[in-house]
Amino acid sequence: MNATETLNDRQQEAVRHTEGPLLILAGAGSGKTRVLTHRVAYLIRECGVDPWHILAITFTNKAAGEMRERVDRLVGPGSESVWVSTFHSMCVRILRRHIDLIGYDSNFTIYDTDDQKTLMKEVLKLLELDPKMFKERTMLAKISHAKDELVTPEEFRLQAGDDFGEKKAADVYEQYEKQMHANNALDFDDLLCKTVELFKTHPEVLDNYQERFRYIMVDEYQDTNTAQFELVRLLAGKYRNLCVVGDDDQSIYKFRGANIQNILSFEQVFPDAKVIKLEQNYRSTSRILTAANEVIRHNEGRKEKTLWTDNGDGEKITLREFDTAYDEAEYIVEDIREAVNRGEAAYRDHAILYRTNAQSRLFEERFVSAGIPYKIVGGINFYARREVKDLLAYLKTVDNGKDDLAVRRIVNVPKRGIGLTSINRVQEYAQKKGIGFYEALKEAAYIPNLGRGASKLESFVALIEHFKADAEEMDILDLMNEILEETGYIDSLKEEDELEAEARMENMDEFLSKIATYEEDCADAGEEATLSGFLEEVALVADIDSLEEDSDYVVLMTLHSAKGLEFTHVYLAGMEDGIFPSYLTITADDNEELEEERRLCYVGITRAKKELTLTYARKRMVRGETQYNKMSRFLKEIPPELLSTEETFTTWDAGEEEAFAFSRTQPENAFHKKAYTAPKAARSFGSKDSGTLDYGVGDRVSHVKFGDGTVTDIVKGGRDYEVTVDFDGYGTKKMFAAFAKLIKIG
DNA sequence: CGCGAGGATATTTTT
DNA sequence: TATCCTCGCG
Repeated sequence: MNATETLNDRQQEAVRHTEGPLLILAGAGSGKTRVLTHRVAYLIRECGVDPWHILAITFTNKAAGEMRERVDRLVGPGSESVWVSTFHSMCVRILRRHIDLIGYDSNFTIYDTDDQKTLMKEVLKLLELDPKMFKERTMLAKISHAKDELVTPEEFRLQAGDDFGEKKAADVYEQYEKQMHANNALDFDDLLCKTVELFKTHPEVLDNYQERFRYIMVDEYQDTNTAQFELVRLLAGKYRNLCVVGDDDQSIYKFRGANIQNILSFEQVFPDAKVIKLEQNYRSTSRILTAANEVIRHNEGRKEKTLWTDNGDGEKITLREFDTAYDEAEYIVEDIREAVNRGEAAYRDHAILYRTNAQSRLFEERFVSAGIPYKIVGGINFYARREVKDLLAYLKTVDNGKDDLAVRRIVNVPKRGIGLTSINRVQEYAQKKGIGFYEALKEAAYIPNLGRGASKLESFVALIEHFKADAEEMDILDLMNEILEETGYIDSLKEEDELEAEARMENMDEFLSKIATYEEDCADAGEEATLSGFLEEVALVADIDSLEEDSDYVVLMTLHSAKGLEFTHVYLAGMEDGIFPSYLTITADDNEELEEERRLCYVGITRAKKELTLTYARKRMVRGETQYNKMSRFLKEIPPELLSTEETFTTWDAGEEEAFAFSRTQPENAFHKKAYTAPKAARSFGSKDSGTLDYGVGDRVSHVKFGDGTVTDIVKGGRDYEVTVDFDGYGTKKMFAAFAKLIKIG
């Protein structure tokens, strides 16, 4: 069977052009993953290329996983030697092998954004900078940008010139690097730029990888930053078989350092590059596609292309205006419910997309009270939760004793009576002797002024050493359980706050099962499950990776997260000037930024296969205050004839160019104001209905742990009922009904 | 040293 | 509005 059978002419051309640089400009839904996977198959089957010589790079684990799967299916045995990976995990794998060449230990820790923040705070304090003038957020952004552009602290200083603030920033950058190095830690940006550094300073290592990766493919090329571009350029430097796939119209990560020039000037960098445009869209209806084309047409400086489809017109695009954001949420949830009840679609066919994560809350409330399964992608990362971070810090400490941040996080968690004073003493001592925090702890006996604190520190060290010994012979899961046991972590959580503990325990259970899954996966793959390996996998997961196609739920996420996905029915909510495009881009008066927002809009529209609903609210609460917004300027770029706007005509702003038809007849519904919200960590839906309690004040109830007691008070809290119970043996406790699972007795 | 109260602060997007 | 951080007290 021919690998190119089901491809159109353009796609086939892209598959068959295997030698030399190739730029594939692939519009939304034009089947670029199909092309990439078929190209891999073609290389192996028709050109006799050893799978070992092929590298495919994506941005997310999810994309990598999908590509892996499709390649496996298409190629069959032998495909496992193809290297399919994200930029970040590829770099980690390379660095684990060679990073000692540039002065780090191979068991380096990866710092997430939280860790970076903690470290930055220390740096700023150390340099005695005014926190009003130098905010850690801004400083981290500066450093991150510098790293994206491969600017070293030295170069940064040179560029700073005489500028006071920039000179200080250079100090911060330098100090930050120093501390990272001392902690044997790398941040996300480091993973890329240290790899580039490695390649540049060690040609023999580079040569090794150039020989291995003779055919390189990069997905979502429009999102690459300078460091990533350089990395790819180096790797492809010898054989020059570089195939990049991207769509400049979908470049939405400029804020993260993505350099749109990488795609716009690919032909300048590689003059012999072949350029192929994929313009046939297989995803959306013609109306949806026209809307997308019309919107994006307003951008300047793009590679001209026009998507077309033979999928047919499809339904009109629905546009709805609402008085408040509550009404908007209610309408969308109701709309989904009706569609599913009519048997026309499943929950999973629907996605709600919005500009900012904060907008998810209202939808979540509505979904919970409607009992509809949903999944929110993004927001607070699972691995950023306090309890999970604590456990991670223990594992990190055992794995890499140089990670000061991790050690300091847990030195007094659970409480061991080691206070700030002691910690500072140790810190001073460590600094004076130029050793790490944990090293200093080991020498607690020699640290002056510790007093009784010293013995506590010693027993902490003994505990960690004990775990380190355990780690030698136990698997990770056993080690983690041992740590939980010996530290009494769970009990300390319970003492702290009974009602929160329940949620935290659930998260810890999930964490434990992640460990188990990792060990199973390793066993399946015939690899050794290592602590470093697990920590690394954990550090590199993205929220989007958790999306499972086979479960049936409505998906909610930001427009950014939605890139690369498709849904039958897409709702774009919050289409208001000030929300989308965001307030900042409107006021910045920078056309570049507005164009990026427009691309985001283009991405959103093109996610829809059959139906698209655009909504906006005239009034919306944004961080505590009410905002009145006009409809998004992007809506006015969609030709009115594509839209269905319901019969009621109301031109609400005479100054607008187009008079759209709007419905003002939203049902007045009071109950949205007191919508029940799920307890924060419980992301499951509808299962616990605490809307009604079967006990009241004065009733006798029973609790699993505290036994019997009398209810003395019930308060309707923000999220749940807060129940106060006077327990016979334990005294008075306050708890949330959903977690306490009280049973009425007597 | 630990805890609670109250104030400041944030919200654009995330590998 | 919701979280985080600092400060002052016990």
